[in-house]
Amino acid sequence: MMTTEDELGGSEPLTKQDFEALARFRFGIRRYLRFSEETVRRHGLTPQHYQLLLTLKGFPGREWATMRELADRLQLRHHSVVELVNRAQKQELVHRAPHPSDARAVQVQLTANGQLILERLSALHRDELRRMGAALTLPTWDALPDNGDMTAP
Amino acid sequence: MMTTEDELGGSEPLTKQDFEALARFRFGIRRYLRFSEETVRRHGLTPQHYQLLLTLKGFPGREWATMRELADRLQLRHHSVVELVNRAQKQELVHRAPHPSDARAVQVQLTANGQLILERLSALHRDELRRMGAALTLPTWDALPDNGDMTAP
DNA sequence: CGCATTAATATCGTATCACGATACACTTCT
DNA sequence: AGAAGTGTATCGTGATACGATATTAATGCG
Repeated sequence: MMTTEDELGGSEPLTKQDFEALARFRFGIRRYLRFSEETVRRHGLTPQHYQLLLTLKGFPGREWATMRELADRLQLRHHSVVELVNRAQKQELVHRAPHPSDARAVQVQLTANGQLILERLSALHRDELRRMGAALTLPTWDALPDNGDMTAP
Repeated sequence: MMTTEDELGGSEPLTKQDFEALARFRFGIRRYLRFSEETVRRHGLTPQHYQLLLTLKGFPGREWATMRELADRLQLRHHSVVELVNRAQKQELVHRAPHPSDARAVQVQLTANGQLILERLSALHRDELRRMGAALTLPTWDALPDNGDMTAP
């Protein structure tokens, strides 16, 4: 009865450490996104553009996606994705190709230029992620049992 | 020209898996932030407000912060923090208190109401983080494999 | 085949919000 | 007293996602 392992669903009041962990993680995300923004802007891209390119190149199994798929992975309205793709296309980062099996859909693909820039930027991001490591790992309460100890690290 | 790419750290060209890992991680962040936004808005807060409250409650060692400290942890101009705090104060989420040792500074503190809302929201966030687990763990390249192999796909 | 559904496109206006620029008041420190 | 730091105040700007709405075209189901 001690180990309330069934606390999935959220019930236990959070401890000071919980709040600190939550805040620290969020801070990590902020800093990472901040780094990302500054980096990509230095290369002439907006954060949205970079994430678009990355989503294409990093799509499981292939290297292109439809508008709808992009809307899902970018967490945007498919409608906003069109605008984003238009902007990216103007900069020759991506281009549209007809979808082989569904003529309604389009394949959004990387241009050679987009590919090149993405590779550079992604390497920098990979390095930064390595560097940030601890700051971005989520709190260790994944399977955290009850803990009466309050020694701070 | 300007980008003769041999920036430090980055060296190995990224593999398809690297891109997928990078994209997956970013997707995880997006989804988490999306969840966060919808959740806090359902409770009448903006994402910025929630992060402000969380930063206060989760500040290492105490439960308040100065404008300048907030600017650091929120990655904002101290100037923008004032606006944010003003908005939050109008909703009685935070309040200002004189700083004990430095009369120039202020202590931004949680109100009882802000405290209450934050606790609810944070519990939900903790649960979601548990749930997302894998989707938010960063790629396993933490320890760089000493591998000079460059078998091209 | 006909019709509902889905995908993409197109426009227009709206809202949010961080930011730059600037100025001012007050405090602390040297 | 003067310099530097902290907070406050205001105005305008830029970026961009979104809602609402409409259109076109293709798919697929009954």
